[in-house]
Amino acid sequence: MINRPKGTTDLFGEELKYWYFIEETFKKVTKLYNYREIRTPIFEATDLFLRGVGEETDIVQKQMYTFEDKGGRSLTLRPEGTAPVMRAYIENSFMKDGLPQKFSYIGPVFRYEKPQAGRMRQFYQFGVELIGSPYALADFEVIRLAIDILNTLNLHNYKLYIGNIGCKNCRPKYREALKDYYQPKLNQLCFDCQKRFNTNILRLLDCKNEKCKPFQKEAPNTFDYLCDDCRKHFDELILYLDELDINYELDGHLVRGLDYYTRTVFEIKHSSLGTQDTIIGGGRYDGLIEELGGKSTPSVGFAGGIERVVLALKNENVNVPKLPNCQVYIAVLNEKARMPAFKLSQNLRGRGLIVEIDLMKRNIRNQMKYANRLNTQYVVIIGEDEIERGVFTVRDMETGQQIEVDEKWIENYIVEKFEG
RNA sequence: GUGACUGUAGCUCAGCUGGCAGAGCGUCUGACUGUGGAUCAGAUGGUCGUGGGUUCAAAUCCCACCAGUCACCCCA
Repeated sequence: MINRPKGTTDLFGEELKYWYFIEETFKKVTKLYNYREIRTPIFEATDLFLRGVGEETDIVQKQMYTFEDKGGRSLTLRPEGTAPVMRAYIENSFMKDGLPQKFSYIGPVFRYEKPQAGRMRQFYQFGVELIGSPYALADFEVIRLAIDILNTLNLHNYKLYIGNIGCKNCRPKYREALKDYYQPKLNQLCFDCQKRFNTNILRLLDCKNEKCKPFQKEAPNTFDYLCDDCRKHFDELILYLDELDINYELDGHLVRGLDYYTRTVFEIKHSSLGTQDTIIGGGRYDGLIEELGGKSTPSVGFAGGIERVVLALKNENVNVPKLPNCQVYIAVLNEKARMPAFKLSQNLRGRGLIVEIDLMKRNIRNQMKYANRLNTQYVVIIGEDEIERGVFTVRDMETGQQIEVDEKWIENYIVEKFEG
C-alpha cells in the first residue's frame, strides 16, 4: 500500500466543516477591509526565498523543499506566503494603481520539519499584506483585521503579543546590548544557546531550557534600544491599540524566525494549543521589497495557520456550521419507476435541493436503511403501485409519517417542506 | 536533525510467562416477498508496520528500518 507522505493529511468528511468555516470567515472579513485576493504559484525560484526569508533562517537552512526542474532551474515549494506576494507586486507593477495595495491569500505552504501537534510538512496559511504605508496606521489595521477574524470565528482564548525589534539603525545596538548582557553568563547557558550566541543571539530570548529562562527576565528589552523614529512608530501603534480597545501584552523579547521583519512584530497565541501555540504571526517588513529588487516600499502583514485555528476551534468547542446532508432520497422499487425517478431528481435539484437516488438497485428495505444512514429528511418512494395510480409516496424520516402525493404536485410539495 | 512512546480486521482494542489470529463496533445479507432507526442470526473482513535474527515453533524475544503520536529545535 502507498501511504501519504509524512507530515501530510487527507482532509475529508466532518473535519472539513472547520476548514470551510475558517476559509469563509477569512474571505468575509478581508473583503470588509477591502483586501483583494492574490493567488501566486505554489513553487517559486529558490532565490526568492534565499533573499526574501534570509539565508541564515532555519526555513532556508533546512526546511525547504527544493528541486531542479527539467530545464535545470532551482525551484522551491513555497515555505511562506509573503515573499511570493511581494514578488508578484514587483513583477506586476501593482504600484501603478496607487498605494496602499492590500492583498489576501490562502493556500498550502511547505516546510520540511518533523511533524507534531499543530505542525505539518504541508500546511495551510491565510494571510494579508498591506503594501505602501510606513505609518503605524497600517500596523494597526492589520492587527485589527487579525483580531476581527478570530472574533468572527467565535474564538476567545487567545492573546495578542506586541513587540518591536527596531530597524537597521537601532537593531545592531540592541544586539550588542544583548551580547554584553549574555557574555559573562555564557557558560551557564544551555549548549544550544552557547551556539546561538554567535549565530542568532536574538533567539536566546525565547529558549525554553530551564537553565536559560532565569536570564531572560533581566535581559535587555528591545523597547529600550529603539531609535527615535522606531520609538515614535511604536508609541503611535500603542496609542491606537489602547484607544480602540484591543487587548495586548507588550513583549520586549518577542523575536520572529524570518529575517525580513522590522519594527512591529506580533503574535497571537491560543492557550489550548500546547507548544505550537501561535495561531497568527506577523509584523512589518520595510526592507523586503527593496531586497527583492523593487523600489523601497514599507509593508506590513500577517499569516495564520489553518490547522492550528482548527485545533483552537475544537478545543474551545466552537459551534461551526454543519455540513449539508442529503435532503431527499428517491427510492426506486422497480425498473418502470426508474425514469420518473430520474426526472423527479433532476427537477428537485433544479429547485436547489440535495437529492440522491438509488444507484445500487437495492431492495426497498436496504434503500431505506441507506437513506437512514444518509440522515436524509424525506424519502420519495416510487414503485409499481405509484406508477399505476399516478402518485408518489413521501416518507418523513423523522416522524415516520407517510403520505401519497399526486405526481403533478410532488415537486412543489417537497420544495415547500424545505421553505420556512 | 535529536529523544520518548506506539504500530494486530475499515474503527477501538485484547492476545505479549513463545504453541491454530480474537472481541466489540462497522459493513453486507437474512429473519421482515413494498418500508429506516431496535433486536436476533449468518457472512465479510488480517503481509499481526516492513525486513532480518533466535527457536522445533514468533503477533509475542532480539536487531534494523519504516510509519504514527508527543516533546526538543523551529514556527503558522
